[in-house]
Amino acid sequence: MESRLIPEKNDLTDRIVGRLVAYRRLLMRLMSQDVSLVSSKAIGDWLGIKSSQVRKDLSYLGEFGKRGVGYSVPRLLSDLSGILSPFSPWQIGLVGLGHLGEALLGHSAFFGHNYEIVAAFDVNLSKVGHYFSDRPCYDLKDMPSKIAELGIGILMVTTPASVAQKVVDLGLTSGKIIGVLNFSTAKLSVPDGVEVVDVDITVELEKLLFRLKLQEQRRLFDQ
Amino acid sequence: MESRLIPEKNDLTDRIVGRLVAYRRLLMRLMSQDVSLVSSKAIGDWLGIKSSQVRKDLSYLGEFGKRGVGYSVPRLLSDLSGILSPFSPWQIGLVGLGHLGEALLGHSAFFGHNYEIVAAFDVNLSKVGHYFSDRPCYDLKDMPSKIAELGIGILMVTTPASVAQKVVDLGLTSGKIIGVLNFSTAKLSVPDGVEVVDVDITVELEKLLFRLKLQEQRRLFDQ
DNA sequence: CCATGTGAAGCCTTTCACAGCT
DNA sequence: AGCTGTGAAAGGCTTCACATGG
Repeated sequence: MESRLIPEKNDLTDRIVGRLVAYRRLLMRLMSQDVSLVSSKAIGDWLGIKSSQVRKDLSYLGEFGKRGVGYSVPRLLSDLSGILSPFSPWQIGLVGLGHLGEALLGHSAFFGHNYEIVAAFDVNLSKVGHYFSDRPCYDLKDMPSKIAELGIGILMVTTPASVAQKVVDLGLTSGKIIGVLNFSTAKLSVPDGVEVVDVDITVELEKLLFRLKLQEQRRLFDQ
Repeated sequence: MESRLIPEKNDLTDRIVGRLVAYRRLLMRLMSQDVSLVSSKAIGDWLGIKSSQVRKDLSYLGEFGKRGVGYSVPRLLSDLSGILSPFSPWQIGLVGLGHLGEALLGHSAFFGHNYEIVAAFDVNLSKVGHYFSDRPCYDLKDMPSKIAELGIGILMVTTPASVAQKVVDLGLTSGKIIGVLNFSTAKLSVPDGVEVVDVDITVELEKLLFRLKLQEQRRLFDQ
């Protein structure tokens, strides 16, 4: 859990970080099963990637393995956590308390880690003032002041696409927002220094459907 | 809407398909605003990518643009739809009616397109027999027979990771499942010929958090 | 003998730059 | 003159293969 500097270069790409998160998740499971040693091959097999990929990824962080032996599970876990954990916990605000918003509030990953959803915002006054999965819902109008009050630095946007830019602009007026996790299909524009990550469920589904269409076509015509 | 063959080669990668879906979404909006002509530059600016990327992507589908002019919105939209739409509609079954499952049932994208969630499955008997966003919830036990009965070919898995593999295995016994959209953090193993796409919300959040950590570090030490 | 760490190779994706059509 | 379509260059990512050390 000790938080340390990110080693050497800033050359840890999004892609690599995504895998590091998966490694950490696996290591936590192995840890709880009292496995103390693991090889890059074993990690790769669990996650469906090549062992060389695992070794390359881990080598960016330093030399954590023992040749001929493998990696110490507790050691590697604590090193990964050090890299991935923030310097101090993040407070997250969720904007748009529809079905998806409620689902994310109920998601166990967003309770009490190094990041936490601390409040929700909505325009629907029947929701304002009530609690959802133990988090208060405030009026969207009060968002800028509540962001400052609660130390929120990140917004999760689960509004319809048509209002996503508007709520983000409102949040940005607080001057405290540095990151946005965007679940809407809108392409957000934000000032330099604010990071946006898009999570587009329907695009993922359509990629799957297209792969299935290709399969079907192959079955019908090729071979 | 006319469904046609995927042109030339199967070299449309997941990545390209993801962008094609975004282009189609933008074109639908332009269409509704009676815009009839669009350039690769305009598309790129809307979506935050380079015009050369847009042209390269579209060139895989054929020569749809007019040099010196741009692309016809209705023409390009219908061509993209032809590529992306399935030969016949897909029926989707949702497994695991927790918060996320309910959110996805409520998601407008999963009503009445070329793909549609037609039923949900859960072990919780207080949900079985009831309707959620107009879709029936059946007992998980009955999943294999309902899959056959309803023509389901795709599963959306929104169960806890600990049971995800089990419910997929159960679904596969029907012999009808060819694709899985996996929202759990479990790594699923499936037979050849079954496609899996993982959607991992917490990994996306952690990628954002890591980018923010790097920024913070840069602010503190560099420059 | 086993598994890591890593330069180099191979593969894939994006961007450039310009010929070609309107 | 404007914008597409596209080889070629540049840039990234993954895999190989082997030297290195336990």
